[in-house]
Amino acid sequence: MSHGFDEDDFPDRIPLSQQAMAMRAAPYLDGLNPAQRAAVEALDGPVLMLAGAGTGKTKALTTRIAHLLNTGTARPNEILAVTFTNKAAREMKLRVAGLLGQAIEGMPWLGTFHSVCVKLLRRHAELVGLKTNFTILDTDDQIRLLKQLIQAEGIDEKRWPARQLSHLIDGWKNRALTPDKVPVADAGAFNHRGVELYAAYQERLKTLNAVDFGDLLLHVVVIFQTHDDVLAQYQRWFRYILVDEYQDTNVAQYMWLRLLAGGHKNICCVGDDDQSIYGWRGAEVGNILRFEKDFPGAKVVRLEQNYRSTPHILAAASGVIAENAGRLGKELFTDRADGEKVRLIGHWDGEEEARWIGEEIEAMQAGTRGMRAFRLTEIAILVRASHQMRAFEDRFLTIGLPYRVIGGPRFYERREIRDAMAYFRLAVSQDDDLAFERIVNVPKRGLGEKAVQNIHLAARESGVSMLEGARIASGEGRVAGKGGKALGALVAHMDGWRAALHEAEARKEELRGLIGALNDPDVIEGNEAGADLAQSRQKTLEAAQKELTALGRAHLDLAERILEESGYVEMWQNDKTPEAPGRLENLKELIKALENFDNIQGFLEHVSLIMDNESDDSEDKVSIMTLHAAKGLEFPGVFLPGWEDGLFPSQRSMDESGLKGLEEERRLAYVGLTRAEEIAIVSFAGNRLVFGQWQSQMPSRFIDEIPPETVEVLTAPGLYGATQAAPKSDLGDRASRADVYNSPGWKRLQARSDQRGMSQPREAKTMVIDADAVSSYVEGDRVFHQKFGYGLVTGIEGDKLEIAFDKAGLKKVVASFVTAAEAAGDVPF
DNA sequence: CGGAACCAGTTTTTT
DNA sequence: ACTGGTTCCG
Repeated sequence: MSHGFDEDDFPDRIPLSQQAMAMRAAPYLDGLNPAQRAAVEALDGPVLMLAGAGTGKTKALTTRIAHLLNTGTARPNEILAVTFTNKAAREMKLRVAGLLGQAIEGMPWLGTFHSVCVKLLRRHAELVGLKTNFTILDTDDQIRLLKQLIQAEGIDEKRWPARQLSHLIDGWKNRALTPDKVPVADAGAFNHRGVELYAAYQERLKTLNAVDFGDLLLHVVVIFQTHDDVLAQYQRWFRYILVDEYQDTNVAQYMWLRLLAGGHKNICCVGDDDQSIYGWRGAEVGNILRFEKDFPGAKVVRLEQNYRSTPHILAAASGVIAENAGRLGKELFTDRADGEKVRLIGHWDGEEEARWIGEEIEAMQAGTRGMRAFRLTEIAILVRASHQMRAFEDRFLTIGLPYRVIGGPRFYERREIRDAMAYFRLAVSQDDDLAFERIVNVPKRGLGEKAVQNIHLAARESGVSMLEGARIASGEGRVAGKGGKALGALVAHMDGWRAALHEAEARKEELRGLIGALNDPDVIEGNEAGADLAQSRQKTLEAAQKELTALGRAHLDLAERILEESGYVEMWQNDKTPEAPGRLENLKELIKALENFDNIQGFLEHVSLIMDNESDDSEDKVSIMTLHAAKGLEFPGVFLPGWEDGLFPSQRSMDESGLKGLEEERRLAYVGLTRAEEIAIVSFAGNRLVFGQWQSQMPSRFIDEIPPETVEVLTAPGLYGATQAAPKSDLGDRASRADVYNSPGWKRLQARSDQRGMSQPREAKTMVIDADAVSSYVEGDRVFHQKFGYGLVTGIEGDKLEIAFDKAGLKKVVASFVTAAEAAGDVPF
């Protein structure tokens, strides 16, 4: 079984020859500005690249790698380049290859912090008491485990939830604190049991031969700290280190980097202190602020020329971020000519805001907003918190505006995917007790708490895994009635799956051996017996290869078989909730994802670290995402709704982290504004439904911080006496834009926006009925909607249907967004 | 054991 | 408002 590392990644060092050092032509340097070029060419020693938003950071970073390789300064496997996301790593790989005009073979050490750590940890697992095939638990497993521990300690779960403990432990791990290193100041945490539980948790993980995400870094740091020889080896191997998004590193990552760079100090950190927005999950802006102290003599390069945004947008963002103290300081500038100012508009409530943005997008799409026509993919709505997305989704579904939510619940975190994965995990390694516990009663097999306890007991008595315990308990009739029978069946199925798995693998191995032998020239050559024999060999070879290819799909069949035989698919087929069809769809997708791997083992190995769900961006859709998810992206048109004190800046951040929290929120505002290339539209609502309660909102303090001369204040249609909905193609509404921003009353207007009615009354909305659109539905049809679930058509207006949804109530929805219920429910597997 | 009723927590997120 | 979890009852 592959454990994800390859000894070729750690070659012995051969001294570079003089010839290799000779500089080759470097055309890639020509496209750089002086700052970027300086950052690229300073190959040796510590370098801090302070790269403002849109200043060509990735370009500089990837060119630097290309330059290291092209000049022969380093070979691919001598460069350690770490990112935070798989996406960033992927892009870097691609772009380096593009620069060099060839696929770089190798770069085995370009990856996320976590993926690099997995590789290192697999290689040295025994140094921290693990086996090389340890499993990686995700947050769900982690919480499950902690819950068990809390229960075992007899602590009231209600008052001391496992989730809270997991955050506490994650926090310690982020700070590279093993249980014995937790400071006394934290001793009182979690009812004075926190440290003790942390220690118990780490013990339990060791027993399970498992690690959580935090451990990946922590263990490696511990190994480096306690084994000088191991550290020295990697210090020699990784001759050049590059770090992306350095402002997001936590203490553990910081220590990890410092340890590795300790010898040669050839470390290049790229980041932007103004875009540090992950403090709440342990990122330390201090790391980047302190760089020059940590690495005396460091070369600091500032990338300040912005290639993304118009001057107004840039000035607005700069004005806001200037309010923060303790910055390293950058002055972004651009060559671009004047473009649109940042637009600002207030609305009555969140729903109205969503409605206005919907109309505005349609107008932008049509090119009737005094600007060019935009494609929907060029437009993004960036929100502070994901719950804000719903208003937009609801609205866009109603008007039939295609949209895509970026981020959302990640594929591999969905229940059905995790359940399926647990079945796979158990089939692959029978001693995965966590997986067993997850699926033992999913689907319902009549195996409740009592039964699981009995199984646990049986396993304990014999010192075997839960699955073996289940075999014993079932064999001895220790689980009563229906459940006992079902348990026996489960164990039998599991045996069958495992046998199939091993059989396929063994056969593959055999075939590979056969093919290898047949291809071996020593065996074939020099055989006087003639062409006949050679021909028969050729035939055998072809047959073997054909079978091997066929076996390449064996694991797909097996995965499908597991989900079928376990009754898991059936469970969702019988499920009447609106999510069920989607879940079946996801299961099919999971099987499809297996195609990219040779076997289930390989799939499980990689999947635990890959959490991004790639959605195809081929269709023309508006993007909706959080500000956090937007970091690193750019769009010609950006809507920034919900700029209200309490929501943005978020009350929670300010309560929990005070001024630090506020400054992080401000950086978030900076990130949001700097995503925009041509137009940024900031909006706020006077009233908002928060946790089911209407709240009166004050415009965000950040609005006051945008320099007035960069802003154009829009007045929502309907204000100042207008009662008709704004004609979409009418430039006349520009006339109602008032330069009230400078007036003394502006702030008061903001404060009273809730009383004044900042936008049209909702009754004034116009219903556009498209007579040409003929719906294929009739009243009484049962339909399915991706978001609202099943419902009954109760009315038809043009291309819109009025539908009484079982769960979501009465809604008007564009017909193309629903499918006939029979079709949707009938998801073949 | 499974469904109904009740209750609490929830805003940012990658691996 | 909504979801997920727990508890109570048949």
